Formats: sequence, structure tokens, C-alpha cells
Amino acid sequence: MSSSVSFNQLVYVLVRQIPPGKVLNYGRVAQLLGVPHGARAVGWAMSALKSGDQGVPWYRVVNAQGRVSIKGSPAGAAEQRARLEAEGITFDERGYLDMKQHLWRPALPEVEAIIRQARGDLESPESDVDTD
DNA sequence: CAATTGACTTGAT
DNA sequence: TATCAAGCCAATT
Repeated sequence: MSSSVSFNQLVYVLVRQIPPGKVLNYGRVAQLLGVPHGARAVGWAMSALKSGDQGVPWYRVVNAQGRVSIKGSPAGAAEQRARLEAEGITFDERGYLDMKQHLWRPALPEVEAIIRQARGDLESPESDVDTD
């Protein structure tokens, strides 16, 4: 019991909430999870994703500059850009997308609730949610 | 438990 | 605008 949910799992839960046509940067994800300076950790979590985790729209996470930052895999970066373009996002000649236009701005209370719920669900699937 | 790594970010040059 | 260095975090070894 009490197996605390890994930071990575929370990252996946949040990334799953990003709607099509919208994106989030690593730092933002970390901030929404309560770790303002955990951008690198988020990137680490994304790199840990495997082809089987198709439920996680990893391609909707870009760097703060509005550019894809997959390293060691030019093909991966190309795929990410292709998937985003397929959702209507456009890139300029330098390979940047418009963050002002595509950055996802969720209602913080809602996101916090989802994270809180994720922690609870993954920690104790059977714990009865409440009652009041 | 210490060292290493990496899909990051920001500020300075 | 492009490059460099330092700061910060979690998972791995």
C-alpha cells in the first residue's frame, strides 16, 4: 500500500488532458504538478515513454521556445511536428510554433483536482472516495 | 546513499 | 538571433 505515485505517472496523467491543437511546454507541466523547476524531470518522464504508451499525447509537449526538442532522434522530432501539424498547428521557417496561440491554458482548480484524483486513484484504487 | 543522465529553462555574451 | 553556462528535478545505476 501506500505506494506513492511516481512523478512520471502524474506527468502522463496531465499530458493526457492536453486537448488536440494545443500544446504545453515542459516547464509548464512541471509547474502545474507543483514543481516549478522540474522541467527536466518532465522531459525525463517523456523519454521514459514507450511506443506502447499511445494513450499519452507526448507530441503535445514542446519546449518553452515553441519548438520540438527531441534529442537523438531526428525522426522522432519530425514525427512530433507531423502529428502537431495534423492537428492544425503550423510552424514557421525556423521550426517554431506560435505558443501565444497554441499554449493550453487550463483552469488551475480543475487541473489540481485531476492531479489530486490521480494520486488517489493510482495510490488506492479501491479507497472509497468519500462520502460525506 | 552518491554519481550520472537528460525530449528543460533562463539569463548573459 | 545564436551559443554558453549554471540551476533544478526525478529516475537509474
